[in-house]
Amino acid sequence: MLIDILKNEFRCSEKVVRTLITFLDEGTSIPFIARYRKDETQGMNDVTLRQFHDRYTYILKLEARRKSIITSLSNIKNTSIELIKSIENTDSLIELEELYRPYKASKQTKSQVAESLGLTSLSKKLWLNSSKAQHHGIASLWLSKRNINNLSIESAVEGAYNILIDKLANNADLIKESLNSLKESGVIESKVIRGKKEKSEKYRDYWDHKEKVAKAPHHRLLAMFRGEKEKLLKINIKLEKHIHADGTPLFLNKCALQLNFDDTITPCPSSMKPFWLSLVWKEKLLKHTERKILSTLKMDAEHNAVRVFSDNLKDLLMAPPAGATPVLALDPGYKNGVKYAAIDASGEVQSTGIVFATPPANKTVESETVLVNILKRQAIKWIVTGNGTASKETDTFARNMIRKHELNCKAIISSEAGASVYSASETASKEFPNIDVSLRGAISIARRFQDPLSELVKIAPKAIGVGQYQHDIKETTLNQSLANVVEDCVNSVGVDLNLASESLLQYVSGLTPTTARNIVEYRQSNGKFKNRETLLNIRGIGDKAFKMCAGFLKINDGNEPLDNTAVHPESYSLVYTLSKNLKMPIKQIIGNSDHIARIESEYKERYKEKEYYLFKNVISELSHPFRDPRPVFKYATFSSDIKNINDLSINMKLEGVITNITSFGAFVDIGVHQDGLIHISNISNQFIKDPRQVVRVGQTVNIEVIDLDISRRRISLKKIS
DNA sequence: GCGAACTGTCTAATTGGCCG
DNA sequence: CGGCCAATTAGACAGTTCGC
Repeated sequence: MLIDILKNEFRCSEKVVRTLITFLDEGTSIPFIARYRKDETQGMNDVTLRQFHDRYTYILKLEARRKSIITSLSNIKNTSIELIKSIENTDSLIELEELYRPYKASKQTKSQVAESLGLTSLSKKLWLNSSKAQHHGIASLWLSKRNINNLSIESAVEGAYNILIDKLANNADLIKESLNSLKESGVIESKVIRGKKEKSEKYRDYWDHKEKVAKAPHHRLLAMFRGEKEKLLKINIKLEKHIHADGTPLFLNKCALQLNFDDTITPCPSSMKPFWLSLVWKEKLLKHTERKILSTLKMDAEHNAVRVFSDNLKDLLMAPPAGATPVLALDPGYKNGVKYAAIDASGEVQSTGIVFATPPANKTVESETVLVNILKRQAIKWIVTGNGTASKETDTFARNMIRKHELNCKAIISSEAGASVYSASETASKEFPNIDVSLRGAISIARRFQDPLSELVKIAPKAIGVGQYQHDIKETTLNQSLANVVEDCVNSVGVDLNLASESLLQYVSGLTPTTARNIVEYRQSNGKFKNRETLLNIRGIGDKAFKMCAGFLKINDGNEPLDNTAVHPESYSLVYTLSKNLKMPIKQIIGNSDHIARIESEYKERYKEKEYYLFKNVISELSHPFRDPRPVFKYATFSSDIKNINDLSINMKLEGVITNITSFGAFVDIGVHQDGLIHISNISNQFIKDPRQVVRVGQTVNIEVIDLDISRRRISLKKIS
């Protein structure tokens, strides 16, 4: 069952599913499976593996819940076969809870109350009767034969109806048809809750909003759901077309109406069909279906939001590193001055301080004296300015300084998202206990330029703030998926065991915050690692953790050349054998495409099937030992004449950097303080569903200004190729 | 190689806050 | 004022590593 579902959804063999389940149960890390067990997974990548893992845990949870619900239902009398069937057939946890809800509550449902009054037999009579007009009389007769106190004819009829409605509402046919029609032609409607207009100004767009369910985009749905959660909006799903005058949908007519009393299935008289349909639709079906659709929509929208956030984070983490070059970073400010930090090629802080290069002080000359001195002394080639307040003025100052003093430097603006969060964090105060909080931000900007990944891992992923509607998503879900993104990024890039910070190490497959700290402590007291084997001396790292982490940790100048490749120690013996047979030292093989091509052609035949995959894998790791999947560093230049939105004009062509991507478009830093928006319709000549198909955060793009709304500070852009 | 200890994760219970 | 929901925390358990 479980295996079949996974097999079909992931289009792989049963064997692969079983292997993956074993791996996951054993706690084998996803980066490890993705890289070193390709042979057993038919080459699934980390993203697919994560999806597999999520799906697997979801199904496990679902089955466990299903089992426990069925067990507790078996203790309750009068549970219909229909109900049990629906419970057995559902594939969603939410639906499971919906079905179970009436039986979970200590108080009884209307139908249960009616049943306990013995109204089941009356309900059967009413069901078989062919005229509504007779219901009253039948109930009256039924009551007179029994001695039930305090029960009026009306309540008896109502009770009997409730029993029937309850049974009908579990009819799989009806549920399916209602779901389909509401999904296809339903209209989602949001209205402001009476008296909440003042409080819900930000939801003005949704005070009286209507659109087709099938076409409602995620971001609007999330906004509506947020409004609903804040009790400012009311959301409904309605059918506006293909309905009878009383609101009952036409399509329901084609459903068979039959009920199971005892062991026989009894259809109702055809003359009564419209009546029962209308009743069950209004009383239960509509609400039930509506709730179900809303919850699926919400879940989808949330998934999408998490995905958007994760994708943006991934782009930011995988942004091209400028590499080992000295940098001067400027963290711009007006009143409090511009904080600067100079770091050397290895990221060590050389000097920090504050200059008042911007208004109101405008101490340009003094500032230049300080900075030029630093730039020349350390032969710095890059001046990086954070993109916060006063960034444009600071950047202009830097450009003027470069021109005036004829420095061999380039000035650029880069994202400082998360830098302030970092500077106040515990990590930062541990790293720079003697440096003022405001100066740590500048250091972070500088280091991020050298290596975005290493610096950004020090900040909690959600603090980087690159998602839309991140507040609508459950925090744990978001944190989990963001941690997964960071883990995948860190492991795909690989980590230098002798240089990596504690923050970076903790994301390495198999390592934990504790083991990461122990590694750093070991390094401090014992010096650099000479080989991967030494990792086993670390407290907390045994065979298992070693297997998980070893391949992702590189050692640059150790005593085992293979430790500087992504070849896993478990395959070292294979490489030793090859090297011995070919009489070629390992050092010569690594990165030498001629030698590797020779090995490949000579040994291809000898390694078959499983071994062949392993062999291929080893060969590919050997051929590019320092593989860094990140793109090569490139930079955008902002024109120094354009400082703010008033300097822009329509049709102006500029260069910019993508700062954020949403489902409706991409935001671009074009050097004025306000980011511009390329609407999704202006990103590409062709129709695209998602801006990410074309652009990435951090990417340099050429754009044209197509519209300006100065009062609302909105800049509309078009991407030109 | 085995038991102890430690780490991490999962679950359950309690508490606090908010809404009706 | 009471009840419910959500979040947090503590405790238990499982798995891994360490020490003998």
